[in-house]
Amino acid sequence: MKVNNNLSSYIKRYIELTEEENELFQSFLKNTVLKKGDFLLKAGQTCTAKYFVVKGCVRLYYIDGKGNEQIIHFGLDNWWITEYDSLINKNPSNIYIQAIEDTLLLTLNQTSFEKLTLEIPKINTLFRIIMEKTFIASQRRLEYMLSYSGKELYQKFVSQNPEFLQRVPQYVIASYLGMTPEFYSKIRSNTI
Amino acid sequence: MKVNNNLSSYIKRYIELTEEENELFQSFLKNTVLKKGDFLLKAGQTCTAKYFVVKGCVRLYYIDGKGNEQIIHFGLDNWWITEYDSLINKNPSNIYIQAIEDTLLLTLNQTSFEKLTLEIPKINTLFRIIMEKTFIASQRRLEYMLSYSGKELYQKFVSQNPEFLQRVPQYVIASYLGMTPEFYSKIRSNTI
DNA sequence: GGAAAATCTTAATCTATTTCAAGAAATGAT
DNA sequence: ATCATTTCTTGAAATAGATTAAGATTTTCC
Repeated sequence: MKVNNNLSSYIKRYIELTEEENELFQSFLKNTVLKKGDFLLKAGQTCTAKYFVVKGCVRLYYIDGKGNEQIIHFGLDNWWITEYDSLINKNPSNIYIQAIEDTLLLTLNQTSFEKLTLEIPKINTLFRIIMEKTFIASQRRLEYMLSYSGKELYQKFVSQNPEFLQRVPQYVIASYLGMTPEFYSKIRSNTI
Repeated sequence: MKVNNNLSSYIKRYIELTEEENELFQSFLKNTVLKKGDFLLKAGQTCTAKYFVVKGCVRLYYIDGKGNEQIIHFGLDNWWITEYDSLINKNPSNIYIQAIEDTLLLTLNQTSFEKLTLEIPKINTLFRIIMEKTFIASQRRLEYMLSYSGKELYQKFVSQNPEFLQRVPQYVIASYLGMTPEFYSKIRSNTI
């Protein structure tokens, strides 16, 4: 069975698996192909897996009180994504996960994950590290939202994530940064 | 050696330890007493432990670009707190941890934690659950900040956290909610 | 290729919140 | 008890960003 090289490289950054362990690990993962616009998860559904983005881009969002889509996270190549609250607490999600472009993912469902951690306990360490990195990034983002103006947020986003600007619609980036598309447009054109 | 009953009850909610395992676990924890105003961590220091708040209250904050204290988190009784970025990445923290009132904590330093997880592997599960809950709470908070006005945030905070209002200075709550003390005051007096 | 839909831009006006200033009330130190 | 310090309140003015409206541009669908 052929292992995914992106995922193998990703794993090597955090834990050491033998070739056999890596093959065993990846045998639990299933390919999922999404077309642009397809959903991985919709509000009301219960999330049952973690996903590794091999290639493509997805967005995580919920609908706010005014009916607007509020982006909370993206998933680019080599990112693990899931909806933690729904996955862990087994409750229906309020979050949608949708492909922004054609996307290939590897799916690790929770049952497989639990079997895996019995067979390869080091997998716990890998996912603890992923969880830690996810939390730290989330904290950093909160600090940014609390400390910077809309314009400053835009400037930081652009310099730290140049790969997004061509691939993601501008109204989606605006939402992620916590501002309206009109305001985002003014910032970009320097009328603010 | 006498175990702490608060902590024993806390652990029971998530994992099952034998009496011996619980005693072994708690033998790794050291008492830390803070007076109101004392620091557990200051910016520039590297965080080296996790802390269980037995009794009291602490706040986590950083200094923003304008020299203001920006509260990012509280720690009340029965909460585990740490500064994850500094602890995990072993870099100097930008976060302060300071007692808002006289506080008793149990300190689990990282060296003890690593020894502990070899002796009681279930401890990994306990701290993974704590990490997951922390992350989910952080996501919920981000969603609130993105979706609600200052007034709405105040109303939700008051109804969900009545225990804070007497114990924490109002300028500290205002900062946590992402607003100025003056605005917080206006909301409270219904001039907004 | 053309029409429909989606995305983006711009300007005027409005709202939410900050800033500044001043003073009141509460708390802490002596 | 008194004074100093900290916390809280209030109002006016300013600022950051949202809303609304309209139209331009780009992308998608047939």
